[in-house]
Amino acid sequence: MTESAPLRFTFGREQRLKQARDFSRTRQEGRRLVCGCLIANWRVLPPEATARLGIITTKKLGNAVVRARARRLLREAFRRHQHDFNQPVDLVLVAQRGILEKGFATVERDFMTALRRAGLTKAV
RNA sequence: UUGGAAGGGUGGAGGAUCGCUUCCGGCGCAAGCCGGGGGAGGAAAGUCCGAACUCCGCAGGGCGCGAUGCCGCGUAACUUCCGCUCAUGGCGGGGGAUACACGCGGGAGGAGGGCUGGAAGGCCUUUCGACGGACAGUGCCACAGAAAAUUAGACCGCCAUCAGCUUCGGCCGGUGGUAAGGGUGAAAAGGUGGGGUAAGAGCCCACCGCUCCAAGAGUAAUCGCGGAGGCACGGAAAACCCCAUCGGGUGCAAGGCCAAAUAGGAAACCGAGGAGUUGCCCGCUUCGCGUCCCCGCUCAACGGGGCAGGUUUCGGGUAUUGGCUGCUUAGACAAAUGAUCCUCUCCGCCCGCAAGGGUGCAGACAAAAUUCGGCUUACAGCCCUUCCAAAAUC
RNA sequence: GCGCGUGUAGCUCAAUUGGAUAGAGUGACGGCCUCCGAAGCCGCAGGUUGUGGGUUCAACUCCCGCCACGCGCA
Repeated sequence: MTESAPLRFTFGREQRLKQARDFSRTRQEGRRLVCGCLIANWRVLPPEATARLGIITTKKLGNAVVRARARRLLREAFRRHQHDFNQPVDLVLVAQRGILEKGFATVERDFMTALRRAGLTKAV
């Protein structure tokens, strides 16, 4: 991707955390923040790296349908705002029970609040 | 018409933008980009059954283990043929095979209700229905009760007789007969009525029930006109068990292929036997053995110990073992099928006489993980069928 | 995905071959004791035996279906 091309809001495989060690490293070495319906763990990467996202939905949250919905909402929030980061990070989001009855707008607001408080957003 | 219960069906439609996944075509050295197509369910769920498929095993026999148990019909993936389609393992149709998974129907049987009858019983209806065997054997039936399962059982009672007492009404005791009555119990060893008798008793008779034979009906389970027998056979096998039939184990984390790496630890056993074979035994198959080292003795045999080897168990390992395949016209492996918005209808609630307006995430349950069939459980709203209740009308 | 196992008082466990009031410890509550508390002693309550059916005269126990929880696998 060059600088002149228009911004694209994709979410390919290289943007996902897959290995268990990546999750563990991010949660142990990175920083942590609780905000509304989610818990954010992040670890700063070198500037040339691509940001990656991992989502944890535990069995405490509910059945498979509920967990899948929480996962998709959080992923969509990341996808929409992946270019608002001021530096690349590995980000692990843990869904909390509060997400179940919320719509996308509320989840998105919580996500942005968390990013601002973490100091990861670009100046708008 | 309204409400409730049970069963069955259905489980929104169209579009825009941004994404995910997979296949096909094109472009590109490549990363990738462009165009087109496919992308959750009736239960995908629980993992409760059965089957396909997989690998291991399979001369055979005995013991054991598990499942199933009335009758008839039917059904899958699978296989085969034909047609359609640019093409495919696709779609449509026909034939064949398997299921002691299951579905439908029928029949014994149990329970409730109604009718009839003096009663026993009979008939109708609703519902349940894991439904071989209780003379093959072993055991169980608590408490209560005199007696609880095989010559059943005399507590009260009834009857006879003997002795005693008597206020002549009877009373008490012994012996014997008696299962009609009382009482206990879930159950008391056919029932009701009559005869009979000292009192009673299928002791005898009628009806009912039961057992056996049996015309006839039905594919069959089974029903049974009619006849015979005084009656033999309590319950429970969802106690052990017996009989019949079926079942080898294993489960896609099965299994196969490729590449990389040296991490490959510990314990026990094996010395002529080990391993495999369904849990065990026989037997069988296969690999091996008649000595590699040390000690006890000079050697051998025998005994003890050990190296290599083999087997088993434990441990480590998902933060190094990884990838492909199995695998699919949905086909993942931190696990796709989404987000935002518009329009239309469905339905609920609120406002309104009405037209209409507002509001609610199309609003329930619940998301594939080798495939297929079934069972069970969950389910908003709407539609259909049956039943029940209430109101209104005839 | 596949295969196993367990549910009894608040907690930890019993209950014989099916037999009647489901028992024990601990905890809770009340009382005694003490100036007060602890310990001790006495008393009392607490159970749809996870749940729904079935078999049986009778079910914690036997059988079947659900629910919840836990364990194992390469």
